[in-house]
Amino acid sequence: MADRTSHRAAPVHSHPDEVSILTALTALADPVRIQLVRELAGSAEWTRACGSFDVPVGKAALSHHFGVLRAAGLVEQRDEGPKRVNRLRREEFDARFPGLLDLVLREDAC
Amino acid sequence: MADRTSHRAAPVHSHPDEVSILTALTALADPVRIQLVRELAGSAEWTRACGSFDVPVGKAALSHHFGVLRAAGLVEQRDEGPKRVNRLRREEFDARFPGLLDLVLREDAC
DNA sequence: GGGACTGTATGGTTCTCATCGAACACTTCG
DNA sequence: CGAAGTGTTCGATGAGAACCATACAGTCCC
Repeated sequence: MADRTSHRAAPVHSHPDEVSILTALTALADPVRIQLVRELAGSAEWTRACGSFDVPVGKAALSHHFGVLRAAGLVEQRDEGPKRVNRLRREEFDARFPGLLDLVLREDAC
Repeated sequence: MADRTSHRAAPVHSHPDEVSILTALTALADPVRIQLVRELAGSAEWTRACGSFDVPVGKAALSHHFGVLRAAGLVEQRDEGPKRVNRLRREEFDARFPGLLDLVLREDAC
């Protein structure tokens, strides 16, 4: 088999098209994940590593939350050296669930 | 004190305007409540009593789910004789969270 | 009044989910 | 190689949600 640059297991992704509305709503019905999505929306793509978010949880819980966001088709991840950088799947997710992401991003309060 | 026609405690409602996005998403992130909202959307207003829904839970749990929907500003209830009839707050909820209700109602699968 | 019907409240069980600490894997750099 | 940095996995814990069975409170009709 072909050798790759990284020997690390690639993160498992779901495309928004294969995601149910229930999964999408469940993923967004959490204050920590809402904050992650919002911060991600305010940054350029592929610029934020997982550990760079200002959330009041340890890194184990943080890793779990990113797993949920990936499974819901909300976030895409790529390994860049020792870091894992993120990208919000705005267009794809909006095509599948029009307006949902806008709603979460538009709100000020929680 | 003034006597009223009903001696039953009126149900506690929340208007969608006082509801946070987190509360709204949490209320909709449940298969039973999604089904309730969908059935309600397919019926005329004030025609469905709480017990008339085809959901696989007992009436105690059902009462709880309607409480959550009321608190999220999704459902309005009124006493009509021994029954408590429901109405989906489509316009009000849509004004507060544009597109969210449409999304839940548009989907076929869960 | 008495009985049937509808929904709520209470108490208790079960289950899921968010969280943490610790151990582990991989990358980079000295 | 060894140390530092980043993120995942595992096991355990705690909080909250969903659920049921039962008891209770109104309403309607005979």
